[in-house]
Amino acid sequence: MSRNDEIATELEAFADLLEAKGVEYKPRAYRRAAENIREYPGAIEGLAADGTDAVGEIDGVGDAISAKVVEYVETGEIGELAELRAELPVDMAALTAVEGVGPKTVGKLYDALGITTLDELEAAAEAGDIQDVKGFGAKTEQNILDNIDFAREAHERALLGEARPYGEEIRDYLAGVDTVDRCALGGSIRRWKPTIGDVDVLVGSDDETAVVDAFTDWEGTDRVIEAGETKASVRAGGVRVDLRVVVPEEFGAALQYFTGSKAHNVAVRNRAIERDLKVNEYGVFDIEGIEDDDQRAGRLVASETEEAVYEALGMEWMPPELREDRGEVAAAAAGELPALLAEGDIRGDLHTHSDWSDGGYSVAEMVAGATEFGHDYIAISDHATGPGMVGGVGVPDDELWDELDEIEAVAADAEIDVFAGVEANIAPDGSISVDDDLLAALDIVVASPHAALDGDGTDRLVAAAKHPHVDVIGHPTGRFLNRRPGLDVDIERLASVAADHGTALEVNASPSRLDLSGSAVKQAIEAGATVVIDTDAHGPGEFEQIRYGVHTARRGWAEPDDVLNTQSADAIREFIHD
DNA sequence: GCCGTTTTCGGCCCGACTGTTTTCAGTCG
Repeated sequence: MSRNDEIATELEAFADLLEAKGVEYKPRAYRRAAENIREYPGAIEGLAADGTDAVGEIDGVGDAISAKVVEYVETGEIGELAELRAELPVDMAALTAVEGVGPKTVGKLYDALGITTLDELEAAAEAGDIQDVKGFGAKTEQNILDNIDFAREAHERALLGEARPYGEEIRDYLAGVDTVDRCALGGSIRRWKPTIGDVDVLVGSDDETAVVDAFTDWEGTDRVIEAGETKASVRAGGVRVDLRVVVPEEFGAALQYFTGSKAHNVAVRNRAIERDLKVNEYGVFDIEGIEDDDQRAGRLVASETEEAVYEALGMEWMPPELREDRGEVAAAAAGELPALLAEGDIRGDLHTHSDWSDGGYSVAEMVAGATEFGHDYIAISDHATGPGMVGGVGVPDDELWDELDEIEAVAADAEIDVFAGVEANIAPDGSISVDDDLLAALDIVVASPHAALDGDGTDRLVAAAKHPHVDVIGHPTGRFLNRRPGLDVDIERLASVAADHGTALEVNASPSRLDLSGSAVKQAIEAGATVVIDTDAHGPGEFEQIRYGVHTARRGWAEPDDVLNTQSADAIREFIHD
């Protein structure tokens, strides 16, 4: 857990405990602050050192929360949180992991039965004690028993690269059902978030019940969590899948609502309120002078398409990747949305591996694969020796000279441009452990961190970006999704140095990395840096993963001109020539 | 606790589903 994650988790614990006590509004404020701190690309610790004003620059963080963040960084504890924990000494995260159990339920069960852990919860349910508590009954008790084992397994979020193909399978099944008119993935999959909590599917149909039935009857369904008239949730293959069915005329409004993010929808609805409009999953309604609080009350302004919904609010339609409440609502209202990069804009891959290091295919096979994929050029950039290269993966300098000869020989016969490269390692002190003569002889040098991947890495990466032979900083933070958070990096400072020295910052498209992240890409571009989207492919089958990098860059508002490998091979040559 | 293109005070997104309730609270997204 990175330090930012750690602070965010503390604030979320604060929110849960306040909610358990029945406090209103504050929990939402703490959660919003926690989310923005978790997404913040730099090190909060650094801001905390500059005082509460610096921390308060983060959206949703005011005087009270910034003081608590500083207190936590300085003392390792938030006093008020410790008091709340003493009042309600429960394993909140474990207990609320049980489907249907939230903070208020945890609070009630602690007051009535003294339950603090999952084991105690299970024992109380088995003994039949829970149904005797006011507000609880036999069904609630049984649901807890049914869900407790699932909660015990630590469920990490699925990687986009795994969940997306799986979601498409479910979508295709539903699209084949007779009564289904329109069908789409929603939620975080549609926004291309790096990790996915659940799969959201939206269907437009005039026969809602038939669609819900088809969904719960799907062969992949392991257990039905709930099934109503218009929505249902199932557990399938360890993932939660949520279905929502609407009439075709309301598909656009539902898709907008169902795509999120939650923060984006809140911003959109607030904009609606300012205009005496109401937005929900059924449409945009003009409610001026209307007292009726029915969901479809008022004059219907838009509902059939997303474009119409946004237009009704005076906004341009925007790609789902932008819907994270990072300024897209104001930009759409001003007609100043970015013209985002598209998958088809990518013309080559500048970070790939062959069997000279840990790839599974020869240089010639990688070049042939890139040609078949449709690229105009490819760089072969095998691992050099150095920090993090264990088990003989890294290629020593004298062998890299031999590989250079082979790449040039393959290039001579290739239909596409082939660049001879290397992926060098950035040591903790920022140095590059490959001989300068070799670096100078190669076309392109990707330099990446592979060891000592914790703490603040800004100085280390800045030093590498200044190196005269380094062209690309590969997977800058070194994060591995669900496994390690990687380096904390002041992206603005790194990007500014990179821009000055003609060094590109990579968006590594590997589904387990997606590094830089979308929010970091946004900061990097705003600071003037060029980004490059690479697959880090270890075989020709991985070239298609470039799409995950493209959509990650789109999450960072990247336009074609911001991205090095939307350009021609000649333009690449010019960029890396120095 | 946060925030402001009416506000430095008075609001705070909206709805489905479930279970336990005779009208609502909690959870979830």
